[in-house]
Formats: sequence, C-alpha cells, structure tokens
Amino acid sequence: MLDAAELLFQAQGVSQTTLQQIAQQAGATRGAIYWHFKDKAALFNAMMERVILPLEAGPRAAAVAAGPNDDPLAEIEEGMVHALTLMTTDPQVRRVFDVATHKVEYTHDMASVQQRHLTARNACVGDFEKALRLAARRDHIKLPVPGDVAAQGLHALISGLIQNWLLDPTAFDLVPTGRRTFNVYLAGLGFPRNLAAGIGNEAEEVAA
Amino acid sequence: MLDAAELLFQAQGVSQTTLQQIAQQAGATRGAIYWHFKDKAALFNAMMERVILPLEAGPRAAAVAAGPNDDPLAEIEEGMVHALTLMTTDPQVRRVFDVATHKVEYTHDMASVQQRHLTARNACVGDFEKALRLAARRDHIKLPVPGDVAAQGLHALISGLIQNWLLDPTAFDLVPTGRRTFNVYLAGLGFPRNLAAGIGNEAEEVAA
DNA sequence: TAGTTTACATACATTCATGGATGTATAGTG
DNA sequence: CACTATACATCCATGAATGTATGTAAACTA
Repeated sequence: MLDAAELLFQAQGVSQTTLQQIAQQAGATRGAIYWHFKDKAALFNAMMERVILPLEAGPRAAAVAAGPNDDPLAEIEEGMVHALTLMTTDPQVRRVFDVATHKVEYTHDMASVQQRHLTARNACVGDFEKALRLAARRDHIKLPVPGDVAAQGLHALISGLIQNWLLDPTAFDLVPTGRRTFNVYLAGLGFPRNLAAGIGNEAEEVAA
Repeated sequence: MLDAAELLFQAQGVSQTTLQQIAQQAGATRGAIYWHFKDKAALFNAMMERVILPLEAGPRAAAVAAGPNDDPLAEIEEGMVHALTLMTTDPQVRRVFDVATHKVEYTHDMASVQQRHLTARNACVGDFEKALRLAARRDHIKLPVPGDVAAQGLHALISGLIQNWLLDPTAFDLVPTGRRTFNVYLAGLGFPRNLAAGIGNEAEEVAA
C-alpha cells in the first residue's frame, strides 16, 4: 500500500494522485485505505515516517555511542557520506526524498510534516555547530565565522547538494562531490583537510 | 490577476488553489482567466516568468558588460548578494521563489517549468566554473578539486541557503550568512578571502 | 454608423474525488 | 456453535473543479 503510494506520488505528485489509483496499484480498493488511514494526509505521513524514522535514528545513535572521544568532524563526514550513499543506492529513500522535496506542496494541512522537517533541520544544524566548535577547540583553531553561521552553511551545502542531485541525478556524482565539497568547506573554516578525498578508493587514506 | 495567483499559490499551494479563487481574488471571473491563459499551467508559467526573466537577465548582462578585465569572483559574489538581497527585500521575488520551491509539485505537466529550472541551474554552474577557473589562473593557485565539482558545491551552497531560509526566514539572516559562507567556501578552494565580510557595514572594506 | 474585435461574464455539461454507509468473508473467542 | 471484531469491498450521494459554449458591453475601425 505505502509502496504503491510512493511510486504514484513520485510519478504524479501527491495532490494529483487519487486514493483510487493507490488502491488499484496496491491491488485493493479505497475501502481498504480508509480502514488503515484516516485520510490521504495520514497515509502520506505514514509513508514518510517509515523511511525517515530509521534514517534519523541512525546517526543520532552513532553520535551518542561514539561519545566525546572520537573525532567530531569524522563523525559528521561519516554521517553525511552514509546519507548520500543511501540516497543513491536505496531506491525507497531516494523516492521518498524526491517526493518530499519536489512532489508535495507544503501548505497548512501539511503543517505537521513541515514542522517535523524544521525541527529535524534545526537538530542537524545544532549538531553541526557543536561538532565544529568541539573540533575547533581540539585543533586549537578559531573559527573564522560564528559557529552557527558555519553550521548553517554546512547544512545548506549538504541539503543543497541532495536537492540538486534529485532534480537531475545525472548532473553529477552525489557521494564524491559531497565528500570533496564538504572538505573544501571545512578547509575554508581552517581545519586541515585532505582535499583529494572523494576520488576513487578511500582505503589508502585509512591505511595511511 | 497574476498577483492574486501569487498570493493564493503561496498560501494554499498551486494544486489546491482553484481558478475560481484566483478570479475572485482578482475581482473577476474564471472566464477572464480562460481568455488570457490556456489553463492553470499557462498562468503559472506566466507568473514565474514575470519574476524570473528580469532576474536572470540582470547578472547575465552585468557579466557580459564587465568583460574579462574585472575580478570574476567579485562578480559572482556581487550577483549572489544581489539575489539574496532581492529575496529578502522584494516580497514578490520571495513569494514566487517560495511557491517554486515549496508550493508546487514538479510532475510531468510541469515538465517545462522543471526544464527551465534545470537549464538555468546548469548555466549558473557553468558560469561558476568558468569564473573559478579564471580566478584560479589569475591568482596563480591550483583548485584543490576539479572545477565542475567546485562549481557544483558553490551552487549547492547558495541554493541550499535560499531554500532553507525560505523554509523559515527567522532561522538566520540570509545575506550576511550567504556572504560569510560564500567566503568560507572560496577560502577552502584556496582563494585569499576576507572572512570578516558579512558583518555590519561593508564600506570600510571598500575603503580599505 | 455599421461592423468587428477585445475582454470579459454567465451558464452548462462532464468528470471525478471524497467520505460515508452498508454488505461480507474470515478469524478469533467464549 | 453463536458471537464479535477485523479487514476489507461495494455503492451512493455530494460537492467541486474543469473546460467549453454562449452572451455582451465597450472600444476600435472602415
């Protein structure tokens, strides 16, 4: 059912997809949908949460598990690469994000979705800021711009890459471009970075 | 008419706004709309082009007028600041971009709009790449990442900032944040940059 | 001034999505 | 075995948006 909705939402947009079509695609009738979900908005939310809840839980748990001993920038980079990789390899994640970014209208009735989006973003920016400050202190450097500005820029860079890539996945390779531009940005903040990263196999870096 | 559509599209989303509502808001009837536009999609396109055509023409003309003598990075920065400033000061520009990014579903019937968006983006990325290469040669530095990657990242940064700001204009100040993160990114590419830019009045920089 | 085009308004027919009401088969429970 | 809740399917009434066809006042033109 949710799979059918995903496919149709991506192909036709949310508002132009009827519950009838979803039911038909799922091999059922509208009655079944109305049994499981209050209305279309509830179905949409369920579809989103099915993908986003586990995706949000991942990095958060990792961050907590790692504790304050690890390298905060490496954690962020790892989380980003994980997200970008998922975006390119997991069709479901890609579909849902495509729907969320280009196939739905964020109006008052979708207010709950937009609110979730906003709080998730703020949490992400907050994590970035904390990590950047921590890393700056550790590396004995002073951030050339305020921490919140630096974090906001980093988030804009990553989310901008994702959105642009979804608009045309053939325009560039998401993961390597993400790696490299991420490192460019961090280098601009004053962190010593390996700007060759993102090209080919990374095993040598780990070995080195 | 187009003003009415702008307001309603932003408030309710494109698909949930009826031609009846637009007509009523404009103090007319649906007949008038069907006289001027083939259908809702045509009206939407007209609304977009009214804002985007002059906005695209600006930087292009400036770039051509400036010629190869000027500082290419300064041109890009100027164009960016101009766009960001317009976004925060011109309510119409802000509305239309809000609609285009969060209040419309990019499906097959909006294919022409998406195509325009894509070609505009590619042109922008192309300009960025050319400017970065030119500036790198002039400053006798070697870009630490391929030119197209650097350009793609720069574009993702700017467009990401705009999209995130539209999602919540109170989250951060668009223009100063844009300035500073822009310079952070360029510094990461190896260009010598004044990372204090974006805070308060810029007159002193010009004077210095 | 008669004719024609413009710029709408009005009226109508069609299509269609929604929500709710009702029917029904299946599985579980005492 | 009777009863009940689940998990649907089917049917219907309603409202609403669209597109088109037709009416019409004003302006322009010959």
